Amino acid sequence: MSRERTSLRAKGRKSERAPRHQRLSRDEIVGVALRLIDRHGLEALSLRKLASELGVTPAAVSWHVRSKDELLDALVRGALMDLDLPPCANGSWADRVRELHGWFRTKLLESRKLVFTPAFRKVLPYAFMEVGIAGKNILREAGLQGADLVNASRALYWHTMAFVFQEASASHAPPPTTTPKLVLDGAIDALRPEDFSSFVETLPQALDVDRDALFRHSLDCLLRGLEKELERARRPRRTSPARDHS
Amino acid sequence: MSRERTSLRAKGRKSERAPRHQRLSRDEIVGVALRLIDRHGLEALSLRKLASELGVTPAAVSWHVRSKDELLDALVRGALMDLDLPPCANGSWADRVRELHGWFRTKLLESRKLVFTPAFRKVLPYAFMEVGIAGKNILREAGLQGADLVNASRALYWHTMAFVFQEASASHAPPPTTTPKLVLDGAIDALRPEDFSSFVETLPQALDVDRDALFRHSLDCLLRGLEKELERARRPRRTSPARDHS
DNA sequence: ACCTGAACACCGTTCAAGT
DNA sequence: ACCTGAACACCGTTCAAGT
Repeated sequence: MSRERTSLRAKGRKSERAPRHQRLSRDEIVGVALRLIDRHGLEALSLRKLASELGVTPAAVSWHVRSKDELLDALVRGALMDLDLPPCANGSWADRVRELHGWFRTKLLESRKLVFTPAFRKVLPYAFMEVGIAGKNILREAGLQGADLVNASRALYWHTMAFVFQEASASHAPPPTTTPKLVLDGAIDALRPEDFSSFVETLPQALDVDRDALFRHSLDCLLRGLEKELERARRPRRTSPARDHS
Repeated sequence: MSRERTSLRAKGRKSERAPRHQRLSRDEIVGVALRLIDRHGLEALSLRKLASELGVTPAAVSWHVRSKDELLDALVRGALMDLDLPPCANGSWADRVRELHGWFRTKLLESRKLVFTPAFRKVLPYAFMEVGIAGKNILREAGLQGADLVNASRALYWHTMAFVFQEASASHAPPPTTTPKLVLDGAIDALRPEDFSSFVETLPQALDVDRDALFRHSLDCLLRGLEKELERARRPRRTSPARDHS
């Protein structure tokens, strides 16, 4: 989209490519691609720019990676696979879940630029199975089993995963000044008058959310809910009212 | 990516464009674009294909929409704006939240093909403010206020929003047969042996999740957690240990 | 085996020229 | 005001030819 029409490359030089010292390698391609994405964003990455950055012909990188899709796959796989889980062996089950998923979230956020890539979606179900399993183990030790266990661990996993998607989305969103005024106007028009005060109260916060705190709070909510479920699970047949001892 | 090299268009005909009956309009462009996306997916949409489907020159559609970005903006805005909230005025506060967010989720899922679009991320913060406000009102009536209210309503909003992102991601994921065997092998290698049984137990379910049920369950967890918070909020100064009645 | 040069089909966007 | 024809700069991919 929105292509610049400046061609600031024809600057008198005739040799465009930087001279190469070594043979081209797949690893070098992946590394430079990551650097370019980090600098100019994912959508600015093209095989041709990548090739010229590598000092090489487009066909040369096509020889090493079969297609652009395959390149993206390699990038994502390099970022997501072969991660070591934190030990998280001490503390209450809730603390262990908190530690596990806090780690999980930061790992995902490290490759936030790749999140909306088809390659990311493809690798995801397998890349973090370990996290799902570790969470399940914690919940099982806490006392859940059967369908409750499956549901709870799935809810946890989805919560973090989904949260990161949302975060990656929000961090790509443009600041309110660049966003078309029309959109905001439409939203305001749609508001019922009695909601307007609530709206202006919300707006400044909406644009500047402490996402770390929000994540912790939201996860805590979920954990409190699970705790209730656990209480039920631990006392299967007793119908006496629940009671907390400090 | 992965461009087909067949050119099945040069079929002997010389006139490629269908004859036009009317003047071109912005609405017609948007409509046909939506149809094309629905049929062939978002990434297959190009202004040139769109133009030829409209029976018109690429420059013609460029005259009506300034750029491809603007076209996507229009698509998203058409899908997300001007939605009527459900009344959800009866039942407990939890039920009302459930109804509101169930509606919210289905609305979002209706445009799941646009979810990973920059345009979607741009419009989102404003498009569904009403939902955020409605949820906040429900929670306020339930008894929350101040920072607790802000946190709780935000956690709810993010939960649904994020869930849909996750769903849209999962529904784009390819079936396990097309996914490269390498990925799965890597995942299996990374597993510790004691996790393997847990893994094979999880795998079939992971590929076929009842997302509706999962959403309900996950939302219920969150609501149970909020309920605990509410109980605390309703009995502000008492420091006696918490006690559940029934 | 690895890379170049050149080509192909496609893309978004612009712009003078027609009506 | 609305649209065409033609061009421009860019893209991913292929392929014969070189080394």
